[in-house]
Amino acid sequence: MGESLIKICIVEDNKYMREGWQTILDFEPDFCVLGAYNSCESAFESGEINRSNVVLMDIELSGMTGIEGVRYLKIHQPKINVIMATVFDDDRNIFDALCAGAVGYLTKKVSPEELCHAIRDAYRGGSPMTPQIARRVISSLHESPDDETKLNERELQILNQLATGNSYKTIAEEIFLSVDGVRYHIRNIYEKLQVNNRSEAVAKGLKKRII
Amino acid sequence: MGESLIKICIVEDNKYMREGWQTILDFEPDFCVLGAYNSCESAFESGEINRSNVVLMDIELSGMTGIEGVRYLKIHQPKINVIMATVFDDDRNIFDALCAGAVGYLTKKVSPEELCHAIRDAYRGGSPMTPQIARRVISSLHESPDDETKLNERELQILNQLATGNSYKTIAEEIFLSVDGVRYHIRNIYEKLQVNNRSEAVAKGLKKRII
DNA sequence: TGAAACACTGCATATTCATGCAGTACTAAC
DNA sequence: GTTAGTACTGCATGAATATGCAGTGTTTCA
Repeated sequence: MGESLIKICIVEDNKYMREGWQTILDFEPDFCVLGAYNSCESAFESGEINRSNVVLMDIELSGMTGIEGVRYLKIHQPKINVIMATVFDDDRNIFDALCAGAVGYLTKKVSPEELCHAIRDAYRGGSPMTPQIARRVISSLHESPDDETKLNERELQILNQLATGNSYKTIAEEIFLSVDGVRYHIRNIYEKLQVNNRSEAVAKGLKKRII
Repeated sequence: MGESLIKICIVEDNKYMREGWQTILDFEPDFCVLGAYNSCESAFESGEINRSNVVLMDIELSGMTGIEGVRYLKIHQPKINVIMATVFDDDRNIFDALCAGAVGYLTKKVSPEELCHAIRDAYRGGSPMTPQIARRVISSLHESPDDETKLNERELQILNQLATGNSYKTIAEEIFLSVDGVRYHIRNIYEKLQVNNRSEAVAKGLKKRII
């Protein structure tokens, strides 16, 4: 593993960027650029991409976008480490790309050194990204003590039961309460969560990560 | 901002580790260790912690655990950047800590240089963590093409409507279909998701990240 | 040309849910 | 010692949901 070449493919529609990257990467002794393509379609057609260890993928491509491309690759060649490269660093793009299967996310202003480091990092099982992007990803995990959505123990317990699909009757049996007792708490849950039915409550609970 | 000191607190129950860190950090010209405590309780009592920019928190503490500590801090002093330091690097701990509000996660085998770098990184809005931990976090975001839970466009559309709490009638109006047409798809969704009611379907859809 | 498979529509019925109103028991505060 | 709040129980009713069965029209494959 130590001496093996890292096989790389580049998918980027801007010719100058693409060739610039290729030149930089080819200069590294442990890198081998298998191919550089201007679209996902041409990259997938070539077949070279299937042999690569790391793919550097632009996000804004005509035809199949980079996000669609990474999703496709993730399904067909899950071992390939895709690094997204983009001029955009808005939350939506970052999340869509990472959720679709990218392991890292770089903005295009990275230096050649950072680029090379990121590729090695991705190859070795890391997740290269700028500290700012890392922070955004982490922030998305944080529990939101945002508003006054404070459910107590009993309510959380019941909301969890709601999410499992149990009927009021079953819930009542599970938690040793009357059906009307269950009802009582559910009314309160609905009010606190500002919803008026079961599935909306479950959706909100899951989105707010309180269950 | 450039010349300001980074104010740091350490919460770590192992005396040698705690003093070792303090010595390392005190040696840096841009760091100022406000206090070093052996428990969350003593740290919070002192009040110094409220003035700090970065807190280095052990995860395995007696009394209030590091995770409870970071959750408490996040609520009361949300601007403080907490870095979790631990000998454990299992998924459960990583996630609990990051979800509770930690911005970074280090294992205790970090070098002094890495530690200092991590603190500066956290202070500047980054999220210091080892590449392996970063990858685990990213992997958790990845869509799971795990099993045969393939809902088609229409079904996804309807499942999303279910999650908003709309009634069949409303959904039918929204997507220009008869109520029985909505019913038809919902039956199929239930079968594919192996559930038999609305909220269970919503819960499963959200957990599998397909909506 | 015929059989499936798919995407609906239509209807019937038992179950479950949402919600309003009334009452009890316990605790803490004034 | 009354008042207020919390945690229930109980009941009633209309609305929504789950599910079974019987169609129709279109596309696809043999």
